[in-house]
Amino acid sequence: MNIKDAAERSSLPAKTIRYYEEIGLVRPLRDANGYRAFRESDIHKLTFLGRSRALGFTIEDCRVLLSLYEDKSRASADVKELAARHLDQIGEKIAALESMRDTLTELVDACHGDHRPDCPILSSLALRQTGIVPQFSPTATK
Amino acid sequence: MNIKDAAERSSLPAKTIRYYEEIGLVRPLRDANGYRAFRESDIHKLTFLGRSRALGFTIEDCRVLLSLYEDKSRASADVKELAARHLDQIGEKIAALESMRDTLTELVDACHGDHRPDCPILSSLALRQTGIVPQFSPTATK
DNA sequence: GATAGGGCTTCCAGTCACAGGAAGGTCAAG
DNA sequence: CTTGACCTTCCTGTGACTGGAAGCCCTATC
Repeated sequence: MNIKDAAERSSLPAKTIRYYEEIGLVRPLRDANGYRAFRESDIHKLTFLGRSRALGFTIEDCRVLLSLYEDKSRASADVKELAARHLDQIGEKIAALESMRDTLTELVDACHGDHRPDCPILSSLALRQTGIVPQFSPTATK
Repeated sequence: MNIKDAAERSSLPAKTIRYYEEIGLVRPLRDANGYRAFRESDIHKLTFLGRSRALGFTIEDCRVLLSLYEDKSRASADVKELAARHLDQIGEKIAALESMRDTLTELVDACHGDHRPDCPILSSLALRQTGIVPQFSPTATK
């Protein structure tokens, strides 16, 4: 199977597949003409990779996941630990984005958004203090 | 003021400040010896940039925000629109991450995580179908 | 005057996970 | 024999920096 079909079967761009070969994630055979020849097992691996990437695992995580997948004597605890760590990082990213969203939402809501130049968004960005002035207590409990 | 003090005052790494100059976001003066000489207005800009970046605006957004900030005849609507677009993108990122988190949480919870090789996380990544097998109805309502 | 240190400069490379594009070889159909 | 769809490799660019090398500047100390 040539790369185009492999791309279709695995739902990955051909460019990505070549890249994955370059960094040693897959090792397709080669035809006499130099074309890559993908086996079912290659397609399987590529699909696995695509799904891992879709869950946000880094390439290096994917490399480990793949080796765990192929190691029939793995301990599921190792997989779980890797996934749990990744889950933590996702949580941190979400928290950071939510914090941005909350601040930005306040600012956008406070901006009248008309032809006048006065703008709380810009004022806040230009402020010497951090963020928005607390509504009631500057020593709010955590 | 030299770059180290500018870095402290703006809470930005010196490297970042040099980078911002390179891409034309700030234009500090130069002393006779070639050292950058930061004015108060430069510090002000850098702080503005740091705060904008902390809210997740891209560098190009920051460039626009800065020019709006300096344009005393701007319309607040322009600022609001930029911020609202950014807010949308943050929302999309959060949604994507939450989707990952939900799937991963299910998988991690389903994995017993012991010495045995059997692992629902790997099984799911290796599956031909997408995601997790629905618990009760394969035609669940959206 | 020599030296040590800390700070400053520029320039180059690396990050992450690809995407775009150029130049050129291969293959099946007409 | 040509066309067009494939395929190949190689090089560059992305975003927003970070790290490091090589070398100049300035002040203080011996």
